[in-house]
Amino acid sequence: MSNADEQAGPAVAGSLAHRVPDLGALELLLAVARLGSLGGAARELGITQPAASSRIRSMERQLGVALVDRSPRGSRLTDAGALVTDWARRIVEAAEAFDVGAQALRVRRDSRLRVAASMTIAEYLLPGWLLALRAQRPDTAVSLHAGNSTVVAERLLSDEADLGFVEGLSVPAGLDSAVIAHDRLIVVTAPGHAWARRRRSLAAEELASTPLILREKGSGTRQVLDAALGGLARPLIELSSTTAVKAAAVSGAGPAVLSELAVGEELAMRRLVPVPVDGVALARDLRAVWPTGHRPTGPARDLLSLTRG
Amino acid sequence: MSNADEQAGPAVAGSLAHRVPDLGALELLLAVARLGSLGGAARELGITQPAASSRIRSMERQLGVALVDRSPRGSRLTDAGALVTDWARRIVEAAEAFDVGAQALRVRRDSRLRVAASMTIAEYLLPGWLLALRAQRPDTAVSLHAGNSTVVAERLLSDEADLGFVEGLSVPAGLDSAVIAHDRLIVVTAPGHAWARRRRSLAAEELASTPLILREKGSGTRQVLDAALGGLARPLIELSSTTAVKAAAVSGAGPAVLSELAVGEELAMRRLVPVPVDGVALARDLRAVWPTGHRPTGPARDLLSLTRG
DNA sequence: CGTTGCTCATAAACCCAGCTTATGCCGCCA
DNA sequence: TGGCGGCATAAGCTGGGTTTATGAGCAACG
Repeated sequence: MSNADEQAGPAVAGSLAHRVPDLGALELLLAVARLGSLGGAARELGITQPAASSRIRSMERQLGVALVDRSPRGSRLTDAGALVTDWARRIVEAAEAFDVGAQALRVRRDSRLRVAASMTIAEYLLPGWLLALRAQRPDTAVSLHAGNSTVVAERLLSDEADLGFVEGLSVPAGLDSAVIAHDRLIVVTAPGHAWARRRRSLAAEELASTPLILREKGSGTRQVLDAALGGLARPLIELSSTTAVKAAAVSGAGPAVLSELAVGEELAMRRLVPVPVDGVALARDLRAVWPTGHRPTGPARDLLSLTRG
Repeated sequence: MSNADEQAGPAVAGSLAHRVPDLGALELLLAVARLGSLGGAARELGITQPAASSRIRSMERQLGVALVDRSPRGSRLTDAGALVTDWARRIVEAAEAFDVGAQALRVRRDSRLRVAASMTIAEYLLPGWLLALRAQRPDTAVSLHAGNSTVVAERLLSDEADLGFVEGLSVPAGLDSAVIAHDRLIVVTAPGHAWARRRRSLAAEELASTPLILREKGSGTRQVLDAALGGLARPLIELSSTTAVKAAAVSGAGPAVLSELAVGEELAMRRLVPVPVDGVALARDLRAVWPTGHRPTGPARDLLSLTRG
């Protein structure tokens, strides 16, 4: 990934943080866009009008682009400002997901809903669910513990969690479950790789005989792949996080096998390209789980209902 | 949108910026994750080791979660730290898109590639393309001008742009084009709306007879919808940006019609739900355009090749 | 078994970005 | 013609993040 970073590195000196306004400034910009007034935005964020004025101005200086048209009776975005605001909104939304996730990680004993989830689900799906939950039940304090299926089962059975999410092939003993979504493993490579230009689907044997960038044995992803190939997957390297696998794949180290969930962004940005595969069962269910008989109620039920569809 | 924001508002006092570490801290965390060392990460970012140490520590204090396990021979992420790092990566990636877009907006006469694009494309697709372009041709300085089809055509024909992108139904006169992607308008509502629970597809007449949240007449989106319905679309309100339409829809003002591109995130987060529609031609092509005969070469060709697929 | 080299932590001094308070100008409307 | 809402400017303060300087833990090696 070091490679990838240097390769995609700054065309201009200074890190991202020096070229991108901070979250406070971006929130302010969104508020200005929404309210049509610097002062109004300032009030909403609990700062004074001169603070807002100066902050927007310094953001314009930093970006080298005029963002708002100021007039004695309000402020409107310029065309460039509208574009910048939309890009800013992406950052703020990612920050909201970060925020709601981080709050759930903080261990608090007053949590009304204790969730245990597998890594992939916690990483990619849970923040969205938690945002939705907060939108309709603002007072539900949620705590989150991430671990593999075994850990999730333990926490549920010892009443340390109210609701769990797992992505394995089977449901741990003692738990009831409901399928909430489907996931699929896909083979990906960097755009430069030979497989990236393939049109014909890859056969199972070909996949099994090629060294791949993989998660370590025992991870949910690896289990599914090994099962699908009959335990034959050949590792090029084994890494202990989805992230590390992605980074290696992006840097061109070789083909990797990853959850569809994990690579959405990379595919959209063309940092990775999918390789079609044939005759390999790479689909898997994502399930909500709870102790047998203890059908979720209250906050757990609320969250569960958000994960459907 | 004010509604939506308040409703989804902070469960804790202070704005996002107070609860989410700033970009510099997140970049630092990613570097620590990648390099396995605070000092190493510090060196990479051009700061000193104590600065990195203190910054990570204050991030941990802010989040109330231990992120890295420090040992005399390096630092590794904790489980929670791995999760936080993944969420952080999302923010940083959004910031990279922001950065590359903002740089392109800055008017510079030394740009080697001048792009003109419709709003929707500039908002949702171009940053990804520009990142990919920068990854493989780091020295290409790009400038971007956003406007509707007419503006794009003007800039190309007056040699103020080298390559254009439009989303209309027809190609402006004097331009050659290539279809680079397909888009589809979809009907969306807030999750609370009656249509959100519909299973049966909506018929064209039903859509035409219901007041909708729409872009203003003349926008690409509106043109496609009007054409598909035979000019019959009934506005509930008309707004001048995709963003405003989304905001209104999210806040529950009514059903909206928007590009698939524009609502991906909202659908994933369940802030909006799609309404199935039948017998209405809401698909449209996204095209790259250039002056007739002047087939793109050099940087323009590089960019064009990235947009395929 | 000390030396060297990597790691991280702590302390003190500094600097600047962003905040507030105070004030002024401009345009609209009663 | 006041009054009100909007934005800009100026001066002073504060705190977070930075640097430099130093110390301490663990590992490998002669």
